[in-house]
Amino acid sequence: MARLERRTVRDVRKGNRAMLLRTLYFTGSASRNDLIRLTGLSAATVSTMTGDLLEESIIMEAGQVDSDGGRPRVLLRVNPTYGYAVGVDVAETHVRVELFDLEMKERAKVDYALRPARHDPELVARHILAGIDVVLSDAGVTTGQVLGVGVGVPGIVRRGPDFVIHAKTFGWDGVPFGTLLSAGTPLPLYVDNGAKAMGQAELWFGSGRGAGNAVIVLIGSGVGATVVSDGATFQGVSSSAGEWGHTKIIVGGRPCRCGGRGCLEAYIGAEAILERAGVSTQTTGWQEELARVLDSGSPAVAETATYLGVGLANLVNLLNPERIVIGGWVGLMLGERLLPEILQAAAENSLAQPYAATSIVLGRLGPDAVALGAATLVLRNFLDATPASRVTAAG
Amino acid sequence: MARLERRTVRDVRKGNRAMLLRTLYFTGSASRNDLIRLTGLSAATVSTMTGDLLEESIIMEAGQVDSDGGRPRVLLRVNPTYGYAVGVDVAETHVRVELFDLEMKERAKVDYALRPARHDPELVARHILAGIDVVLSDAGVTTGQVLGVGVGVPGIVRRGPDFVIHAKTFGWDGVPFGTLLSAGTPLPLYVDNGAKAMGQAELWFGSGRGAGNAVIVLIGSGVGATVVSDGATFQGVSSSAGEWGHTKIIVGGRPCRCGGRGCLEAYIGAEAILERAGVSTQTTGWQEELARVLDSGSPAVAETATYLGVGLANLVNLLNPERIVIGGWVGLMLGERLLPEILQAAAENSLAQPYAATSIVLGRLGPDAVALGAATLVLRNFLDATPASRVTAAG
DNA sequence: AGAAGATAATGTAAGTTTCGAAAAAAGATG
DNA sequence: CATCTTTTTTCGAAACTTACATTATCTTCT
Repeated sequence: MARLERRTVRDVRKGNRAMLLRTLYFTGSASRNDLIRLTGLSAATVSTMTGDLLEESIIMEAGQVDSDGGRPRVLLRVNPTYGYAVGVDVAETHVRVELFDLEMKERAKVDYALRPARHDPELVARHILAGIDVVLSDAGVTTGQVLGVGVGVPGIVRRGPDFVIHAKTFGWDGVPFGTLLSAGTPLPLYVDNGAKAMGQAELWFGSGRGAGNAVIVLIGSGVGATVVSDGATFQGVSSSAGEWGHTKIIVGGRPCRCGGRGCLEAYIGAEAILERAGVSTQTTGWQEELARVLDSGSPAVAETATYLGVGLANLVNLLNPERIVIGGWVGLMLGERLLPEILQAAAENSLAQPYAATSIVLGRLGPDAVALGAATLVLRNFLDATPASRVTAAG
Repeated sequence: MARLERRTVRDVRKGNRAMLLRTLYFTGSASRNDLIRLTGLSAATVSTMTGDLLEESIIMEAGQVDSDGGRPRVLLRVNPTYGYAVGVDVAETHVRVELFDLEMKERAKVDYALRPARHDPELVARHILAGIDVVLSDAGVTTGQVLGVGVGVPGIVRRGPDFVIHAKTFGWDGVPFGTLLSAGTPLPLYVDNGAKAMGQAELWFGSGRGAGNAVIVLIGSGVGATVVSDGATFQGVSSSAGEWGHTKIIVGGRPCRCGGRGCLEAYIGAEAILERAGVSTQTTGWQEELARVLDSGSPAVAETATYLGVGLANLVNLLNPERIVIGGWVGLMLGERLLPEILQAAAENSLAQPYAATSIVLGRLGPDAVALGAATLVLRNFLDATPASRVTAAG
């Protein structure tokens, strides 16, 4: 008993407009005629709708295409400078603020280092607010042109106006981060878990493109997953769906930092791999260390491939996705070196029918796409819920 | 990039009508005024819409309610004999055909025993077709009054006009069961996995009522799960989502009949429990045998609770559901005796935040609800897609 | 008993929105 | 320059919901 929502005749317009805009965005450029075909709308509707969008300069003309004996098609595209999106990556060691145009091209960027112990919410918020000012002035963009600010943070984010955050690694427990930020900026805010934001980016601009039924798996120090069904990400009742890393794959197995035992994360998370290979995790430079371990041929490496394969197999069986994308810096390192072994383990541990329906691929965006993912939250909102409210002239 | 569908102004009507009908169905009875409140539609819309539905006798008046000083409200309800639904349970030992009215009250029922080796698709189809005739004539219902036939089968069913079935236990591999049946009856067909159908029933009429975000877990000889997000069941790209039983909980653990090792089913499936308790599975009467084992205090019993708890915890972490319903004959037996232990194991193996958001309860419909679930498939279609096509008077 | 008041349900006119068909626009071709 | 072809816009019709006004039906007060 869900989706019980009254529909009025204006929702039709809103929905069709969003669909048209989305189609045009992901097609790149298309003529009105193409849009008729792509959207299924009538010529009249496409004409009036594109007319509106042109007038609002949300879209623009992009040249003509020569025709064979008729009126040439005028190509249309989304105006990449109609608006901008700010994407923020809040990580353990830094706060990064980036400005993107609508094509998700980076226009400006600024980094603030965080010292290990300094994760006060207020400090982070100050960095973000300062960063917004910096990237805007660097790129010569005014606040009015910014469609919103997306922020990716570690931890669980509860949706709502306050965006309450629980982030163990930061020592944040119930921080109303949205409230904190909105005190300093009038821009619309979108806060989500960084891994989920990145999953969104991979889904829209990376290896997940075109899949309506996908799982994006992020492996770094922690391990998470974004489950997408019919184009919508699975949120769960308290917005914490996707905690894949604490799936138990060996009851009573290795202790995990979550306090449990046998979690997937305790086998394939960055620290876990190093520890199992007998390398100290006290040093800095895990990245190089991990690369060395993976290339060393330690028995722990082959095991890691198996564990990851098992974890993926569990997803294949339960969710039967069209595609699984492996991302995160550890995920990418593992995938580059061990993809055949991982696939074999996944195949051996899943049912033949769903396995055959799933393609397991590596992420394409690299491990630094959190800010892009965060900006994608803004983009999503823009594409779904673009105003469509024309001001009615009075008198 | 999904749900790209053109909407026209008629879809508004269709959607609102479906919503109103659904609301009325699950409310039981309501006045037009109540419906205004419940649906959010305007008085006029509710008035015309109920007028249509009354004329088509899909709904009916159900008395008045005295008011305190005004025109009394006329109560409306769905007409339970507007149409009927046939539900079929195809199991290893029998084919059961039941007839339900729209209130899902059983009106007639017939059973056909299947001999262990006799699972030819043709035979099963003949039983079903014969059964439909029997229940219809027993209840005095004509074919024209039947809205459809829902069939629950073991195995994986691929959606589509043919309803191709892969059922290992039956030796069916790619049987186009829908084609087989539709050759013998003009009624609309809905075929799905029996466990999923039952999950649907539990969701609508059992312990899952009202939850938009739920997982229904079925434990019998096999183990499966129905994942529901926002009221829609998770199908997966090839309709085989929900194979929870072959989730690996102990890498390299007990061998499972699927050929893998360490599957959940190899620990909490009926045979698995008996085997681990040292009881032969060759005998008949597993049900009594299992009850005896569970009451015996064998160490295998406590372990079973733990394994089930771990399995549930994995679901809690990954999907963050509002509710988990435990069903299936083994699930119910376990739940009745060991629910506290199961809950404790689930709590210990899941993250605190999502666990707190989930309530884990026992199914309410008993283990024989597959036919009801199958009929629910018909009901769902009726509520979503009721005709709404008025014949336009000509000239 | 009759009038007044209150609540429920139904018409009516207005405002959106999409659609099909016809008209207009814009270049290619001979 | 006239004709053809293809794209795009315009126009009237049909379908819906909504707000407002009207009718229906029961209770209560005088």
